[in-house]
Amino acid sequence: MDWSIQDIARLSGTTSRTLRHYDDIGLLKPSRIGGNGYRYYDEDALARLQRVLLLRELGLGLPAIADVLEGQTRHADALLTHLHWLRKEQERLDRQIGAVETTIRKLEGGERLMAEEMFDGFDHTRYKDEVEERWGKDAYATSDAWWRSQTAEQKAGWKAAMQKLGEDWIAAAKAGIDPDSDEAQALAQRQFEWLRGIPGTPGGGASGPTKEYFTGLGELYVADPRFGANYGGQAGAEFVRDAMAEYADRNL
Amino acid sequence: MDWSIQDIARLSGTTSRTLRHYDDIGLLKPSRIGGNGYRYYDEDALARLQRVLLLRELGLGLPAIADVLEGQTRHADALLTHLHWLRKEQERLDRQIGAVETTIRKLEGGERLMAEEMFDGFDHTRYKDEVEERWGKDAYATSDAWWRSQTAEQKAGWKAAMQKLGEDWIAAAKAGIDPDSDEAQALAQRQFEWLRGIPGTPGGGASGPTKEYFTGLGELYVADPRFGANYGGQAGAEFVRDAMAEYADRNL
DNA sequence: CTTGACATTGACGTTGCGTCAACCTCTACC
DNA sequence: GGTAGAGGTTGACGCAACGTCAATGTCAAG
Repeated sequence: MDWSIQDIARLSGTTSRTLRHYDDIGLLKPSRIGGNGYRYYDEDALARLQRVLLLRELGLGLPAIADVLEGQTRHADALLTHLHWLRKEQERLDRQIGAVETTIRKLEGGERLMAEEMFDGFDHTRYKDEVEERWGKDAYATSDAWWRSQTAEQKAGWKAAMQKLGEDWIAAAKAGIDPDSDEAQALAQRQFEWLRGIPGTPGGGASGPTKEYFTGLGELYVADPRFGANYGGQAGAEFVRDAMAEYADRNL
Repeated sequence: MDWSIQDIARLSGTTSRTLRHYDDIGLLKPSRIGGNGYRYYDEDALARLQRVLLLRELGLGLPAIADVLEGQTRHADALLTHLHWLRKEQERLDRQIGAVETTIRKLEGGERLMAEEMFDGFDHTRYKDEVEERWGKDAYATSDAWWRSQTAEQKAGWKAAMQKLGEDWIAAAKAGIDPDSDEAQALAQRQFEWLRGIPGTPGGGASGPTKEYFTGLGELYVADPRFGANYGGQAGAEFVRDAMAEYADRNL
């Protein structure tokens, strides 16, 4: 007693294309192949298909299903592994939903997209979490509010200053000069002044950055490759860190 | 002032491959192409890339991002649509996680996979929800318990009876006989007896199915294509339904 | 001139089938 | 025996968003 491919498809609620696919990848072979090339399936094949479909509904991939059916993996193990997957996916979705909701609220409030407040190709809002973690939520909120209060012209000015400073850092790093040298220390001085221009942060305000903040920022450049990218790679970031540390030692 | 593809990749935290892909699909064109074929990007391109990456982090697809950037869709609209997507995905994951957890518990409890309790290539547990919705949770639970208590031999017997009955129904439907005819009514009688053999359901037990249950089952065959598939397609299911309704009218 | 870093254009692989396309085969009816 | 019509077969492309070779040209530095 056997059935054609369509019979099986209808019985199981799937399609003949799927069955031919399972045949192609060796997941479910027909029990018999007619002289005309037709595929025929018996009860055993049907039973196997049922198990495949059940595991598929649970979200397992076809290779994982094959492993289970071949007895190379126990059902419970495969499902536990899969469960971790699902939970991680769910967390990711949670976070993404939160981010999308926040963005929508901002748009509705008339705020411009954070991305437009780009800072020399370097969106300072991208590092919101790190900034908050290191310097507190107030620091980020104040800094963000200040930044948004600036005119486009002012922003352009900051941007240009930051960019020029970055280029000079990179040039200095490539030139292989010493972090203790006058040139490097002059750059650190400019970095210090630049930071002082941003009020509301631990580094902003008339008194300028504290020693701790300034050296910490240098460490950050090295620790985070995204920051380091702005300073000519790892070696460049290390050069910047050393120069900043030396400056802090001498002057703060 | 422009940058090479690697510069941009590092600044934005993505890869050159991605940038070339965005060029290929027209999402982000370089601002300039050198005589050597090299891609160069300026500040405007960088700004556009920032927006692309932000929307991508929120999970939007590249075509959707393109629509937003071309001004064909408002940010808020695109994000709201996307939010629905995300919520639906989350619900799906919730259900799947529940199903996987349940299955694992059953496996740990030593119960066999429901799929193995196959019913003529027709897993009666697949329709748990529908059954519960129509006939109550007790009905499903009792029926399920009864079914699991049967020996493999008994199950095979039921299976064969069900299969034979199904084949005869299909043959009758194809033969184009009348639902009121004696042959059709004899089949309905067999269906009635077969149902009576399953205690604990609204249709099982000495007294047999009620009129309501019996006609309702016929409707179910037509309404749900998965049931209908067992009876030779839509037309076949309608024939079965009519014959069952006539039987119920006459005898219940 | 050589070397190494960086650039280019293909083109395949990934996941699970849907969807043609071109071409047999079986069953039923006239 | 001819002709539909339903159903079967084997390719092969398409999808999402790039990762990953492969083969080859280009640029800056020693």
